[in-house]
Amino acid sequence: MIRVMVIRQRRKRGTRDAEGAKAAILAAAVREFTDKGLAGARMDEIARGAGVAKGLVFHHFGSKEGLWIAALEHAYALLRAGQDETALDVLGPVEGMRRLAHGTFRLFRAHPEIVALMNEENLHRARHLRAAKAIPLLYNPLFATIERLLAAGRAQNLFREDVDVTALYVAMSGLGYFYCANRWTLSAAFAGDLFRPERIATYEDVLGEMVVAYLRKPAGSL
Amino acid sequence: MIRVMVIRQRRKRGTRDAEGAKAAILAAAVREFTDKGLAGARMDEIARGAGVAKGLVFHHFGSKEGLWIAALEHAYALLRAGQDETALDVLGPVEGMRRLAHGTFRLFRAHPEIVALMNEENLHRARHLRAAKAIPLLYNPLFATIERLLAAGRAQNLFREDVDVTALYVAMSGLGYFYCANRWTLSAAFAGDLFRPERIATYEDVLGEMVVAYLRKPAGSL
Amino acid sequence: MIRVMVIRQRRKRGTRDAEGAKAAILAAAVREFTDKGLAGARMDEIARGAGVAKGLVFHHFGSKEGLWIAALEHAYALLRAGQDETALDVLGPVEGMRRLAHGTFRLFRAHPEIVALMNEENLHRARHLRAAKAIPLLYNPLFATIERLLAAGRAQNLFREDVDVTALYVAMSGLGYFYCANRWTLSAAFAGDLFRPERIATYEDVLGEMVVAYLRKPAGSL
Amino acid sequence: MIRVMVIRQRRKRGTRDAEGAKAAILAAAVREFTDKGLAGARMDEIARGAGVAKGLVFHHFGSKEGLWIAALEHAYALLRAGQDETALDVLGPVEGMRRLAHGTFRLFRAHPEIVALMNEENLHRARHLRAAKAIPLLYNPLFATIERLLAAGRAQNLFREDVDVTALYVAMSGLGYFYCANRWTLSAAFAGDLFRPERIATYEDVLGEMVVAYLRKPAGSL
DNA sequence: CATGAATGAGATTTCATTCAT
DNA sequence: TATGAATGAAATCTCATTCAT
Repeated sequence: MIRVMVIRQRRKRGTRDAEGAKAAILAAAVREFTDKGLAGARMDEIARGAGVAKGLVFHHFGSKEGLWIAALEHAYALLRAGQDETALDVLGPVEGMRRLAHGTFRLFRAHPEIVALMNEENLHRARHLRAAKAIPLLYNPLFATIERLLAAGRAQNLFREDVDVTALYVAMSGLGYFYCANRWTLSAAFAGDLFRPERIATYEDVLGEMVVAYLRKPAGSL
Repeated sequence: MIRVMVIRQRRKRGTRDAEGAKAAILAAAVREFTDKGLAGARMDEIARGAGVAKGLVFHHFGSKEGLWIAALEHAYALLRAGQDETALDVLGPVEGMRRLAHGTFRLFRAHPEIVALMNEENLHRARHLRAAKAIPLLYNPLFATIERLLAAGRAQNLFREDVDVTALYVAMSGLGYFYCANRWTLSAAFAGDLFRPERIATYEDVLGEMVVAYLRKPAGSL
Repeated sequence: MIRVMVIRQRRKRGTRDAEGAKAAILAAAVREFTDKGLAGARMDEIARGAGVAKGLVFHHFGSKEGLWIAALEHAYALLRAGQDETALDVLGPVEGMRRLAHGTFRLFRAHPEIVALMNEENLHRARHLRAAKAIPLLYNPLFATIERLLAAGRAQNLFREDVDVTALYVAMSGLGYFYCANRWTLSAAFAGDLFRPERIATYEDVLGEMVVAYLRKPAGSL
Repeated sequence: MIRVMVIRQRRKRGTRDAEGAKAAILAAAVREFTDKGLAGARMDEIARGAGVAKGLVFHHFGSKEGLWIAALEHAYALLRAGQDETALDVLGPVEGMRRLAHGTFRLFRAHPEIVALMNEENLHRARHLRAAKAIPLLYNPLFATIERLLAAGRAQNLFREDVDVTALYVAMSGLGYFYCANRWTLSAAFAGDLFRPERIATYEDVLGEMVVAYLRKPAGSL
């Protein structure tokens, strides 16, 4: 599994570094939850992974659920950070949009924890997300980027007029998400690893092309 | 046509009907697994849901894992049955393909258990799927349908030549799957139920249009 | 400690005697709660005392609190049974009342669990008692007995007219209860066991005489 | 007159006032022990209640048991102070004794901590009381008062000759104690708060009258 | 085939106490 | 004197599985 956050290995005993300990626990929790889900994760394993006594996990996070919520917030923070693409506008609307789709796909590949935690949270009907400090997706910068690119595309008479932003966002995300979320069952079905670089490249092309083809003003409408 | 086992609800106690009991247990298991995942599901709850003693569940399915595999097979059977669309060809390649995309989306909406069980099975890296009696996706009839429609589209000079079937299959599934799999977190983020009919209709249009737009031969290539 | 209920010792494994197991667990629980209170009692110890796996205790009683409520109900049943004195009337009102006071004292001495569980339950402000199937004291037969004896005493011009039944009940109970409840601290303070037979006899006399002296019509009122 | 340590509420943080901190901790401990008993009390909660770090509680009192013993000593100090009634003699033996009974009752009502801690200490068979710096009840001034009043009553030919002081002390205490100790279960059983003023007044009358009636020389013995 | 009481291993959580600062 | 992070042992509770009936 790809690890992005620097993961502190076992901390030495006697340390009085509350923030460090919290970070180590959170990192271990994200790993464990990503691997086994909420119900399948073991607090023992998380404590061991953080190099910390089990009691400290409860001291800092209260309960398994509390830790889950913290992990969720972490995943959403990653999502927001990963989608904060401000440099796309210079590419123009068509190539900008294609890059956006590619970037979303790349984000899910780089951060399987986002995919895994979201899947699990949907199993719980987003119960914990509502308890999280803020529903973080609301400030999703991706939305703003999409709207800017759409406006530019319409102004240059390149894009269709009637695009529903939400639907476009969902479609673009779904194209990348599914490939990652179902990596293993798809690989089993197709009898070959979906994550071989050339397969990824092929799919990335398709996915970008699909978004762009959809957005482009039909030829006959000139 | 492929048949899926009819799932009976709650049996009345004392019935001497081994097959009925098995079906009731499987149905209860699918419900429980869909709701809580593999680790979160409770054998007690499954027995209660089937109106059956706990021991009988083990008698018929051996273990929780055995029951999970049976539930997975059931989900895949549903998937195959739902994608067995032989009547599409008469619509022609473009409309046939659009209908296929719509149908896939509709299947996931109608059977959340497919989505939930697949997600969970991916958490386990498809370990059980490989243990299932047959890897059922291999004879996926959807593939055949797609290839038939693609061939027709190419023959009529409507579709692009270079379509990767697997990528198309994944993209088409992903567009529908994500919307269902992430129903709750997306609804929380967008502050409104994603499953209101008009929203579904909007998305279905986008999804179908996206597939068709991608496949269509570029205007300039006539 | 004096044990009244026949306590089943360790049951042999594999027994399929749910009622027997429940009774054994309850008996062990009453012992443990009497000894250590609600918070101090150990479920492990109760299971061991009943010769039963820990899980079975939870299977039958749900939680420590559930077991506590069952123990409370048991104590109240003992109280009711012990106070069901129907044979007192033949002694006449004065001696009947004295016997009643003696009997109440004797009941608390014979059943320290009543005293201990009530004390603890008061610590919890009777929270569990309200959750018990029925507030069992309401049908307290002692009340009926007291009222019958009072009526007889008044009819024979022996008792004062203005007796508050509730207050009399509380006073009579208190005289016996305190002696048992505070056995250990009083013994420490008086540097000698309060439960030596001659001390008990002395106190029993005082307690009976006090009740009777209170009830008796003042000499000058003839 | 005997002084009882003034119990301060919550201290402001950072104060350099060791005695103040000790007093605050003790006060919080008495509250917590009164509420939850020895086993049920939480050191965390006591520290929080005292506005002090947990470590400081251990620094000053060594252990939970040490704190419990201190709390017990505090309760016994209250008891002694409350029963230090030197002004009763002027009322004469009969009214003096009645006032004594009332005063004892009032003391238990005003200080539930005395009742609660004594109950709990009896659960432990007065184990800690013996470890307390001095067994404080031994110099119980109430005893002296009782004996003085009894002597006066006998001298005036008002009281019976054969009164056992210990038994009288126990009876008098028990009448008041039980009413307070069993406040909640009795209130539940009688479906009404026992601590409503008119009920207290009724009981106080009964309790005083009972003591006096017992002590009074029988009419026929003139 | 069917029951559900019973188990035992292991899960989450609690909490008095210690200790680096 | 004072803090509060950290520990470790032990508590309550869970749950897949077994087994006598």
